[in-house]
Amino acid sequence: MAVTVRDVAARAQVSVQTVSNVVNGRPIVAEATRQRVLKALAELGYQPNAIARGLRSNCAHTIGVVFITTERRYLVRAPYLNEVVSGIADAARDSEYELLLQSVAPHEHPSAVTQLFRRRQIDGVILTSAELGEPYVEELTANDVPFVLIDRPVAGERAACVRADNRGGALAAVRYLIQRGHTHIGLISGALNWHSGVERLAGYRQALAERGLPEAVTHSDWSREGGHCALGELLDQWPKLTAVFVASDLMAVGAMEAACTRGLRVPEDLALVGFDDLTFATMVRPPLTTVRLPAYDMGVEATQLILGHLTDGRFPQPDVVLPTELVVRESA
Amino acid sequence: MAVTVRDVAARAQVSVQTVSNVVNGRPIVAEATRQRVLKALAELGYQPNAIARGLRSNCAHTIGVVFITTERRYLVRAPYLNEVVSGIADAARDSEYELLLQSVAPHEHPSAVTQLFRRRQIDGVILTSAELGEPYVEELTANDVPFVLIDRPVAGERAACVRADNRGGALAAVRYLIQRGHTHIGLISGALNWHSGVERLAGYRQALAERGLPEAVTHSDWSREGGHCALGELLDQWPKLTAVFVASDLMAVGAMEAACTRGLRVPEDLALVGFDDLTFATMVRPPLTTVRLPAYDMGVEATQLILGHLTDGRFPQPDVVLPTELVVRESA
DNA sequence: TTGAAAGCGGTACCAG
DNA sequence: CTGGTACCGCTTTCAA
Repeated sequence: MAVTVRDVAARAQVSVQTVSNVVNGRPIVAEATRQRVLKALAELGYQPNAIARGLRSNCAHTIGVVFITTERRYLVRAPYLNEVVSGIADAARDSEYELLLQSVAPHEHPSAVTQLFRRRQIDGVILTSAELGEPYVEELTANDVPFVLIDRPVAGERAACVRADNRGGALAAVRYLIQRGHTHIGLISGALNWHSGVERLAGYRQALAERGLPEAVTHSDWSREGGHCALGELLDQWPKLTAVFVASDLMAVGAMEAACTRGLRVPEDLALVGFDDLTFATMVRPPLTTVRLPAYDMGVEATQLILGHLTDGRFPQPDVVLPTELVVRESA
Repeated sequence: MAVTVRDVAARAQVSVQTVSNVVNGRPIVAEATRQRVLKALAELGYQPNAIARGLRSNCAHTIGVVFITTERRYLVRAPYLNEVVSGIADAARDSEYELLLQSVAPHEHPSAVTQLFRRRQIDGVILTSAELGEPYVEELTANDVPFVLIDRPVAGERAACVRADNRGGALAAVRYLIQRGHTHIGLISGALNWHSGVERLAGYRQALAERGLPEAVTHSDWSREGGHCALGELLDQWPKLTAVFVASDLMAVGAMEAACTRGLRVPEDLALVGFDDLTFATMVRPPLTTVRLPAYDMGVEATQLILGHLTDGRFPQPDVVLPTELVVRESA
């Protein structure tokens, strides 16, 4: 049986209350008493029971990390999420908080996340992959659950957002292509029910508008296969394109493969720029010129935000935008 | 305030005990009573508080998922783990159990995991990345915590292991190279404090021994950079090598890059076979011939094992070995 | 079959 | 500053 406050109290000849005060570092204990309790604590190898503590204090020291998806193998299919999760795990590591991992289906029962919150007395939630129009966001707001959204702006006292400068990144990418002399530049866009999809499209448009260049856009689904198909559609419709900005590295790899299939050389016949800068961007040939998404840092930032909120009761900054950066390699 | 059993009991005009029985599906409640309670449950939107339940029943319905590592960005640097975690998340999804994510440093305080277990009343643990000689394993055994080890055999009533047939995979890879006519075959081995490192080395040795071929081994650290350096060392020491079996895809990519730097064509001048079959294996040029590690399935299997143990109180099979498979592409 | 009461292991509150 | 006691929400035990 585990050793409890009562065991410690008996050994140190004090009340359970005093033990609790010592354990929680409340500075209202006389030094002599404190030492006696500390000794008993060590001798018995006391470990506070977080469950019991959570029950009473209504704060279980747990952060929920929620993926919204129906897909199996989701972490494999959305590789940037690995980096986000890695950042969350690292940032939570030295905190008092534990991470509870959960994936829920979009539009499942909108209260699924809130239920999780209630049932496990979760203190705050980090929500990833929230498409626009996701009902969970409203649900969480309505239930007064503090949460941080990755890659989607949000309004509300108890909500914050961590995202990257997607528009700026896209802008830089397309400006770079223009600067390299391209005048017919296509876009393989991600799905537009994602905030980053919308923003990357906006950046592309802005860069073209600055020079009065024509648009050539296909929409795809973020996947490698999607990128492959999309390049075909794009070139069939606009054969004069000499460069394509692709809204994700995974799609860019697909597009690169499609270009190769068509006998096009990258970058000589077709310049390609991706977005994300995942590990494999340096593995493909030619190495992919892409926009670096600070996914790991987004995870770290999201965790610090929610942790800070749990301490201070508020978010100092409701919308954190991390910079992106064009990484020039050889594909454009 | 959340609605409790007492609220439900009051509304349904029964005792809290009866409500508890209904919620937990115990078949000792009269049908009429049950219906009344069910109605009250629905009307009030009752959600059982898992914390309180765990406190009383000493079973918090939580599985700990533990990474042993000091490295930051660990999920990024050990990409196969993403697949394992994805499998764990998917398998746990429809269970009653939640996943608690935690990373601990090797040789930190050996009782870190046990403490986590006690403090959060965790029911079972899935341990990944346990090097050989890891003290956590003993610690968990000594404390009677049920656990599943990924990729490391283990003894004990309350322990099980899920791993892949690393030796068989290596054997198949090297036999394939021999069959293709290679007689001077090198190995870039992973670190030997990993079970899979030892096994892949053993498979390589066995295949060579079958034909009386000479060995040529360098040890590396699983990383891309490590693979790059290792290929250099290998070729400097054994210039006649025409093929190299590389114990991980990440190292294989590094080796492929090193070969390219040396002006060697793959596979004409140097055949390369990897191990893992991660996503990027099909992205490099030439596409990597490799051994498929069923990492996702290992995560699923580990979860089912621990879940089964929590139900039955035992592991039906203490050492689950999943098959590996040679995937022939173009690098060999 | 149902109900009343006693905890699980902490923390909050109040009295001394 | 310290101790006693109620109580968080649920399950378990035992009696009716």
